Amino acid sequence: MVTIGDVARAAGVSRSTASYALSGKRTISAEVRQRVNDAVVELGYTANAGARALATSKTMVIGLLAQFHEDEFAPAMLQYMLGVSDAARELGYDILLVTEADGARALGRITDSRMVDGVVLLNVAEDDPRLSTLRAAPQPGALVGLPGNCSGLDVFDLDFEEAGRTMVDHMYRLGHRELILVSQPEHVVERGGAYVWRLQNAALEQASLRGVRLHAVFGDSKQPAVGRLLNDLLDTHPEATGLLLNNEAAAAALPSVLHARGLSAPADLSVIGRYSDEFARTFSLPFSSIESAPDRLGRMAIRQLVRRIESPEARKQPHVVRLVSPELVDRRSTAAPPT
Amino acid sequence: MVTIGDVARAAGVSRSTASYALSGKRTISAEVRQRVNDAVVELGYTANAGARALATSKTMVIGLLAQFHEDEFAPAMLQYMLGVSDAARELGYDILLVTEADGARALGRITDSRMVDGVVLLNVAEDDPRLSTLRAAPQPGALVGLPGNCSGLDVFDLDFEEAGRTMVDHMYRLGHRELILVSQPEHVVERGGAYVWRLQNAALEQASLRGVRLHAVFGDSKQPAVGRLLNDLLDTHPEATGLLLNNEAAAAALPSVLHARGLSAPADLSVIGRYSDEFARTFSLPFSSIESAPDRLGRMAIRQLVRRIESPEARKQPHVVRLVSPELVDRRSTAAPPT
DNA sequence: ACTCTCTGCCGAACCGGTTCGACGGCTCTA
DNA sequence: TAGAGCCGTCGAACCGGTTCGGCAGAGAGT
Repeated sequence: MVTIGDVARAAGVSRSTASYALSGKRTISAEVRQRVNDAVVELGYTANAGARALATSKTMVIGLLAQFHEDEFAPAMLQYMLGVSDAARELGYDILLVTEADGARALGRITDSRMVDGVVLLNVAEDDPRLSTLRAAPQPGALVGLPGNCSGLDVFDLDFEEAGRTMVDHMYRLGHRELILVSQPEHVVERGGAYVWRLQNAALEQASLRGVRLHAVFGDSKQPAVGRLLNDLLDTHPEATGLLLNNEAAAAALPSVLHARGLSAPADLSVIGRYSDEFARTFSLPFSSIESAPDRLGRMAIRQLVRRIESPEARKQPHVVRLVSPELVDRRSTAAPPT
Repeated sequence: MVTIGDVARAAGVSRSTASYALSGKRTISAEVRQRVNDAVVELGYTANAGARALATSKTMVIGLLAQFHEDEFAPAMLQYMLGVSDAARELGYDILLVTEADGARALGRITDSRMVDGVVLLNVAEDDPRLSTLRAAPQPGALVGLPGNCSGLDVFDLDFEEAGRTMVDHMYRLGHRELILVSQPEHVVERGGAYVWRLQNAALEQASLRGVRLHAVFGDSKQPAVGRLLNDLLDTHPEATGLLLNNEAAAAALPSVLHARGLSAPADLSVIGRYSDEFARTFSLPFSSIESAPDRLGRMAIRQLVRRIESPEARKQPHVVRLVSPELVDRRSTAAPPT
């Protein structure tokens, strides 16, 4: 292994001079700087990450805690992961991926051992067991997903309540008066997936405010079951003219259900979902949707995290809870209800 | 930060004794060991990963290089990542996730700086630019995906040639004499996705051997296009009685296509795919398939990698290329062709 | 010519672990 | 009772960087 000592010797300077020449933290003559750089190239030197971490107390690594649950739609999680990973790399950080079932313990492990400079938690639940570990950790953290108690944490999430209201209002303005909302499975809610009931409750409230009938149900997360459910719902509520989907699996299943029933959107039924544009492209979903923007949330979380990591004064600033306003991507699947 | 010096002081011993008490690498009296352990608990000591890495030259981290391409079906990749991650954790290793577009450079970065003890490459192409970097690196590596030149590398992959033959033979034995094979998009092949033509060529060869007509086409990786393609194919080849899918998006799209045409498998058409059981469950695919076993491949790659990392003699052993035999998961979507 | 300042480099300490060699004290044996 | 051997512990060196304080020499000012 080639060390900075080898570089220094080759350049005929001391180790400290070589270090300063490379970091630029002190003035070094152009000539020496050149000799050091030449030696680096010639010897193929790269600084040892462990040694640097020890000396500087910075690892340039960010922990990414992903939680996978049987009853959630895994592909959606992937987009958050990629968003975080790409954003981190742009700022010079690598990603330590942790997928253990026991997230709290894993979090303690990587923070206590100083493997990471900071941490991003994905899929944060209402009462997430990882949060107490995070609060006790010396490194800053950022959440993607809104927990019940945000104190001392930077939180980023879609504003699901506004999303619920937006969905209802959008349909209401078009003239719809009876709607169906398909949420994620009830298991997700029971486990603390608060975003599900946040959207649902806000939608129900807004509906009653507007005098709209809203049938809210929990859908399955797997294909045959959720397809059957959609069929049942359309049978049970023939008067409903609009469908709201807060459930990726339902959105993916809907095209074939509509096709089978000889229906098309928006002529026979107006449809609006809540998923990412990337998701829509992968499955070619033709439905207008509230953009869930996983890459944007991941990027925001990383930016804030890196700010806290790198600036001592930023560490002491008040924590932020940013709920991004839902944006409606119009794919022309909503219109006035059929007369 | 609490160091091993703090622990030693609290236990009334020297730093080295504390270290030996914790590692067990030398005999330490039960009493002292107890005092050290008590101090660890009381002070909440965890060894600093950077310092340990510096001293031992081991990081207990494995690099995972994932490549995402626009025209591939991302959800499939996720399963490989999780397989690798879970297997690594079971053996005590953490995962450094690298998703950069320039995989070769990223690989050089993490190996040169000694951030990782070894590396797993996913989605390896026929002539993968990362391989030369890997061969030059001091750490061992393992591939998931079979490149053109395996010399000096441990390689794990599904035996796609045998998979192609198995698909054809399975259909042949049931009495089918005209089949359609839908592969991944041609872009994937052009980029070096050798598994696509490995399966396809083997299938074509086996078909001609058996006297079976096989129409092989490249399919799209997105939903509407691939759905249309499937429809076109069924129109163009009305005599075909069996469908072979080496394309996840096609498999996901097929149920609604069949439904729309009023067909069902296996009564009207026998169908066999190539994807993982996990994928089948997520999308509730009712088709028999060649199990692509991403978790098993990931686990094998990690096991071999860790063996090389931890045992000096294993480093010098000849490299292995393991192509796992395809296993057919029977979901009753194949039968004798309709008469 | 003398001091003062500034530039550019060096030596040494430090980060927090691990590991090697040595050493004191004890038991066992001759 | 002396010598050998073992057990348990300690001190010091080392891993490969970074950083602080100091110092030599050149140039400027009076």
